[in-house]
Amino acid sequence: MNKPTVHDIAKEAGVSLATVDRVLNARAGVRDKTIAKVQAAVARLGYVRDTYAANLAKKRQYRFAFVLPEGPSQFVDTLAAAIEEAYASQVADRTLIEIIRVPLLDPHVIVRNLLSLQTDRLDGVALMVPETPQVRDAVARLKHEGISVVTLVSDLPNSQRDYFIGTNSVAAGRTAGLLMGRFVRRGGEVLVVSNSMRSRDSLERRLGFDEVISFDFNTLTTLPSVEFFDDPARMEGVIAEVIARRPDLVGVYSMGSGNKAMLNALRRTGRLGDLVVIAHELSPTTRKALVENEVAAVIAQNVGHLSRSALRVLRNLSDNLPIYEAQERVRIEILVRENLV
Amino acid sequence: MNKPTVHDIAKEAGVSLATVDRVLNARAGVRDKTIAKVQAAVARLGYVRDTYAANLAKKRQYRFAFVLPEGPSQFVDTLAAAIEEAYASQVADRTLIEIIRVPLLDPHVIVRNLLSLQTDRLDGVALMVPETPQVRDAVARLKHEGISVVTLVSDLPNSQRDYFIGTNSVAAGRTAGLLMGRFVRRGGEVLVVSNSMRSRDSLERRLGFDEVISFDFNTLTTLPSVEFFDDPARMEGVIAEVIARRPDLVGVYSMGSGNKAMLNALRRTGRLGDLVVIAHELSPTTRKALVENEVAAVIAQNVGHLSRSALRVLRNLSDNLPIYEAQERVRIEILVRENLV
DNA sequence: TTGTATGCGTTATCAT
DNA sequence: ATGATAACGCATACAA
Repeated sequence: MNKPTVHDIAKEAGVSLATVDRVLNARAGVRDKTIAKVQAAVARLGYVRDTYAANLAKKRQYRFAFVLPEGPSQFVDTLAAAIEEAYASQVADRTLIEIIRVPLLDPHVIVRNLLSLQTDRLDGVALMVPETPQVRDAVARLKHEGISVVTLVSDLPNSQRDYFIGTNSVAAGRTAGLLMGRFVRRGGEVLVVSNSMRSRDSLERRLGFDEVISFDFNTLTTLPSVEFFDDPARMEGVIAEVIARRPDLVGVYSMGSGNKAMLNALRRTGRLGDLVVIAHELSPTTRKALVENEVAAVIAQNVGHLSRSALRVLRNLSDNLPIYEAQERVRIEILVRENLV
Repeated sequence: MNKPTVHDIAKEAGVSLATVDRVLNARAGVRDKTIAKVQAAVARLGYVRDTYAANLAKKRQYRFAFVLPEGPSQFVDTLAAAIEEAYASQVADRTLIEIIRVPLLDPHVIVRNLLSLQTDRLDGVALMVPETPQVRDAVARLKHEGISVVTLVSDLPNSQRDYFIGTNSVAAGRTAGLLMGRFVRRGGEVLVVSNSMRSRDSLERRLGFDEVISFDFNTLTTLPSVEFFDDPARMEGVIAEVIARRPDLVGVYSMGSGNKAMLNALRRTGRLGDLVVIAHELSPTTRKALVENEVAAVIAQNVGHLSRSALRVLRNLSDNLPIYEAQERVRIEILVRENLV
């Protein structure tokens, strides 16, 4: 048999099309008894709405904004490119998107940007911003204005965001720890470098990494995190110093951006070949380093998946539709030289 | 501005709706000059067809069949479940699917099943069957009848299939080889077990595995493949024998199904803890073994992705729409204890 | 060769 | 409180 339509429901319930629509969309002005009749018919026939037909009739347009960090980051650049690509493809039918890059230096600037979003012309936003109380308030404000909010890549756990699309940072750190422990051929020290430990992501990755190293690989010791605050020169200096002073160094865990500078610094010490390097995020830099055996493994999240997921989730949230969790779960990918696509 | 519709094109070109439709769908009976006018208007306004509206008007129904191997295989079972799930979800709007399990023992039975497909009631098929000349002929026949054919998981490279959805087996084998080489802590021998080496997949995985081991890890030696033809007893016997005779054994590469029997056999020898075991495909068995540190890594393909991909590709093929390659590329996933979802 | 009119499943406007 | 009817963007049977 064919899928039942609103017409079938109307006939079955003995009411008009308009009434069926009122009930289906929970509009006011229908007697309880009539509502019950319609709902019974819906249940009996197993009606499910054809979203596309509905969107056609509504001339539905989804309008979303993506708020991403500004500044030099290959990861954010590839993410932005992936969003553009998903948008350009058929995946993004009936949707309009806008990508906004905000400087991260000052939390107030972020909030100002969030609050300047034209909420009357927007159905949803995807946010990739650091966690601060002000940002959480801004999320509350956006939700109050009735727009859907998803966090992308890094979560805002105690905010009112509707959904998080990204990976669990502790698990990502644990994965890095496991690989480091298994790859390294002798006991020794592991250097952990990060652009900044102020972000929740970095802290969580570090936590997971340390958990696994200390619990499962007790011949390894992790050194305190080295931060370099977007300053390649600083990174080079610190790395040169650590290498010189720590003959027992066997591995380097690079927790975030700045892989290019890190690798340059390591190359200059001439010790790169002896060290197990594990980094985050696939970029031209890390890809090349994998191929050339300079980096042993890269922990990544697929930016294509992230973007398509964000679009699907935002659309479903806008329509109050359920989210197909299995499809939206972002996996912690392990990339080595041989499985690069 | 709003997206242009067929009405806009008609107005712009000074023709009727029907003529626009004829041109857009390349139907006969339009003067070259008129065709040109319409195409110019299409180009000028940047028209792109609304597939959903088109499908609505056509009452389009996609009818697909999935042909999968019969017999005990956790992988095929989870794949079938994933197909059912994708089907049940909104992903499969306007589509009807049918899953057919065929016994693999006799190639003729497979072909008989393929040829008995009601091609007049079918828009496409997804095939996961071993490669034989007869199967290739059957694919040609299906194509001749005008239905779309995709291969799933294992390819039929010299057939007329429209698309392959799955991973490169050589690369998967290479990935396993790289992990084996890096995980193993001393030189020695590696056992390779497979249900059967008659399939292209097994051969290719073995090839990739050996390439990497011999080229990059010359302290390791791979032993000849051990086949067990769905016979757990046989597997146990062989494994016990190898373990007894090969004190230098440091790793086991399980290339396909039968992981449960393989692990049982290894457990019984009491040597499981010393060996690096790498297996294929995530199942309750391999998942548990990962968690318990019995298996070091699992090479997998995401069955959810495989099924959704197959559905999307089959739909696009049926509509002569382009395929969004980036989204359909199936990654070779590396799963360890810490990144299991 | 080209145009008109109608319908797909849903929503929305206007009556009743 | 309920119903008739016209859209939405596209396809198609039937006329011209």
